Formats: sequence, structure tokens, C-alpha cells
Amino acid sequence: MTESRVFKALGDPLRLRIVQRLSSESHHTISTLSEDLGLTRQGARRQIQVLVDAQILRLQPVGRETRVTLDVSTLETAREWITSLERQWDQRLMALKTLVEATPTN
Amino acid sequence: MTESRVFKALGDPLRLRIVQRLSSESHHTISTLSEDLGLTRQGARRQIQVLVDAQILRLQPVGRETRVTLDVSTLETAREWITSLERQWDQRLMALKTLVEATPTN
DNA sequence: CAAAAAGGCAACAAGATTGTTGCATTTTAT
DNA sequence: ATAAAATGCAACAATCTTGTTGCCTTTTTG
Repeated sequence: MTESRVFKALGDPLRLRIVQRLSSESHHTISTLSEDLGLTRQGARRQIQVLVDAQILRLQPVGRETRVTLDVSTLETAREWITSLERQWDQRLMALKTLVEATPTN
Repeated sequence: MTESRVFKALGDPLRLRIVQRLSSESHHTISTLSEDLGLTRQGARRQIQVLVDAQILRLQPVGRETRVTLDVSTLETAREWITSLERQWDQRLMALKTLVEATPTN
């Protein structure tokens, strides 16, 4: 499953905080995010890279700093994966219900 | 972030397969899932427990076997978390666009 | 009742993850 | 031209994670 990488990247409180910040505020760099998280720069950098590998974030070097932005399309794909799973589940329940109603009570 | 536990649980190909199977087919036990995954029973049990801890699965002992079922409400919550994040992002883009349009070009 | 089926718990080794420190490079500001 | 700012890369130690094996208990079946 390709999606597992995305979910795995989201599966950490710190990384979830990063994603949340990026969704609501603009102009973040590796340094500003490090300060926000209370980690060393390299510590935060690690976490950011996990999100970049999962294509949830994008890095854009601008001069001496690196701009960090969100790639919402990846999140959308993840959301849709869950949605289709829920749909499958609903269909199965529906089929089961129909089956029960069609079966005469003994 | 409470959701990180759910995402983390989904962040593994094997576990994702378990969830997918449970959404489409019924009557699964720990043993049948083990066979499906090609792991030892204890190996599969570990993975199942991760999903149970994240409240994505429920276990229900029936006689000597243990029925495994999906708890879709947890998946729904996770999906909604993503949705609200996307909404926040959209709002920010919208605000930015308005700002740009209102600023006279120099 | 004895054997098979389904499971539980704990210990282990191999890998993966995390956050830190140390040091080098590039860009910007004084 | 320096100094400060923003990063990068690599090595480490401390933790998790994973799948296996070994052994014990409970429930069903013949």
C-alpha cells in the first residue's frame, strides 16, 4: 500500500503539529519550525524530511533559507483512501441487511 | 494530537491490508488474518493489537476464537481531521488571493 | 477423555526511529 | 571582508518496532 507512507508520516504528534501549522500560517522555514517545536534544528529537520519523503511537504530553497509548504493533494489522496474504505464497509452492511430481511425467520 | 495514534496504526502496509480486508469481507478471526498475511499467528497478533489500541479494530472473544471487526467511527474521525486541515488551507489561500487582488500593482 | 484448534504471554535479536552533538558550507548584513 | 544566519551531513546512543520461538491455557471435536 502506497498510502502507508503518508499515514506513517502523519503518525507522530510533532509531525502533525508541523502540518497543522503550515495549514494555517504562512512563511515557515526550517528554523522557525524548529523553534515552534522546541527541538534542535536538526531534530526538527529530521521530522520535516519524513513529511517531505511522504510528499506531504515541499521544500523550496530561497537564498540562505528554505521555505516549507504543504502539498495538500497528498492529504487529499489519503483522505480519499479512507473514504473509499468507509464506502466499502457501508456497502457490506447494506448487503448484509438486505440478506437478513430476505431470510424468513424460523 | 490524539489522531497521531490512529495515523500511526495505519502507517504500515500489513496493517493497511488488515483494515482493507475487514472492510470488504466478514467473519475474520486472528487465525484467518494470520494466514492471509503470511505471518505467524503471534506476528499478526502484534499488528492487530496496534490497530486495536488505536481503536480501529475491536476484538470479540467467541468460544475459542476471537472475532475481529472494524470500528469505522475512528476512521471517520481521522478522515475529518484531514478534511478540516484542508479547509483551513483553502481559507488561507482564499485570504491570500483577496489580499493580492486588493493590492495595487506598483 | 484425548487430540486438535484458537489463543495468550514473555523473551530475543534484528532493524528502524529519534534527537543530539560536532563540524563544514553558503548567503546576507554590517 | 567579517560576522551572523540558515543549512547540510554524519556519527551516536537511546528507544521503539517487528517477527520469531517456546511454552501454557481454554474450548471444541471425534
